[in-house]
Amino acid sequence: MASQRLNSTAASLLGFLHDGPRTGAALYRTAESRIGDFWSLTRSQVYRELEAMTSAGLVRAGSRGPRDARTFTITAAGRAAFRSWADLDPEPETIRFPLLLLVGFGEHVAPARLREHLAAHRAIHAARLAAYEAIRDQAVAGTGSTSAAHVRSAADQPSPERRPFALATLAFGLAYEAAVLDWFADVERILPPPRDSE
Amino acid sequence: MASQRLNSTAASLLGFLHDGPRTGAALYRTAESRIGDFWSLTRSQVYRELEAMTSAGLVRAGSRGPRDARTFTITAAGRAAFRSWADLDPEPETIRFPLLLLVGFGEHVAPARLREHLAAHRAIHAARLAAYEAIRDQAVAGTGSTSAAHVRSAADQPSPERRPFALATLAFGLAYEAAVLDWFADVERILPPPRDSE
DNA sequence: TGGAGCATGTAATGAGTTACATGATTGG
DNA sequence: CCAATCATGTAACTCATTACATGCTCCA
Repeated sequence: MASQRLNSTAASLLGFLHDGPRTGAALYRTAESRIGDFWSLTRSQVYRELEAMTSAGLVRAGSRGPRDARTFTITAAGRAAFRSWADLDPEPETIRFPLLLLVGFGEHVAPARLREHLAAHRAIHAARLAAYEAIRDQAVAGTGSTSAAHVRSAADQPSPERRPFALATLAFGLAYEAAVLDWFADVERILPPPRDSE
Repeated sequence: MASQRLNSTAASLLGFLHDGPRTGAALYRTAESRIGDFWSLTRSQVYRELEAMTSAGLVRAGSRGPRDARTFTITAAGRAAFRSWADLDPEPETIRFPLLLLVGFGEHVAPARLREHLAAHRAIHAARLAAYEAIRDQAVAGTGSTSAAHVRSAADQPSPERRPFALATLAFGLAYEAAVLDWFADVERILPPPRDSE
């Protein structure tokens, strides 16, 4: 009955519940800020997984509070389930990049429009890179709590215990965004240059 | 009735159908080889979308052949739908990277196991980078049809018309895999080194 | 004190995956 | 011509997103 392989979303919720009981909404907020950059999820998923894990005995639900809110607490079975999830080989990553589709079908797309799309997305990625750099710079500067725009709030600062792992995931964001920006430069070189009349 | 925003999977099928009528299985094969690296899909999705697009008048289904196979042909409405999809701002990409979850929850994962997972995935990405490099090298060498392992079959060579776009998407794969490999090196530096007893 | 805005949770729909059924092909 | 294998399509299920309902909170 116990273990059919936990999905990664559920496992993540269990991961957060190691830090103490939380309500669904709180878990959603935490997930967004701590893993949202490489694991998308929605509020509905959180509640669905909590419900399922309650039935499975991995978490225990408290009684209803203010807005029908319940706090969920991880059980011993929940900790065990998390551990066996962490022991399995992680699935390969999936990337779904609509802009690349557009480039791949470039022959059927108006060249000017394609360039507009590319420019817009380059700007987005430049901003994300800058945001990650700001977080990194703040992290290396110590706990100087000057909270700039796009920088995670002080409440989300990793504990000393967690810091190297948070830095490691941040490093991925930095490497990824830098690579994407390089790619935009590649594309400029590869694609046929605009013809005069456009 | 006509246009509620086409999803990207459906749009891609329309994209392929620009090259002529195709059967569901053929579309699936083409999709895997031409966009599979940045847009995952399954056979079931292909058939579902074709069914829906038939109802919507974007494609026309031929009569049943050999194994109940039907060929689908793009209609004028289908071309129009593809064009308006291509005109909309593409959605931001989504990445779901289970290995990063594991790193993010590193505090709760056995250090030795975490390193094993990292090593296994580094090998996968090294292989993917090598495969992309092989494709690139073959592409720049002209149509020399020495088909090595991991290299796309000659049937999938882009037409001259399509070549710059195929190179641009390939460039993404190269940039991405290189960045991931860099990141593995970062992680080595960031994470606490193994303690003697492990 | 009442109502505008927001936080929390739920329901309905859409997309994606896995597992299966059925019909061709091919080699002995 | 039969059996093993593979290609094609479908059905059942899981996961993900969007749109909604309801109830707090806080300020005019």
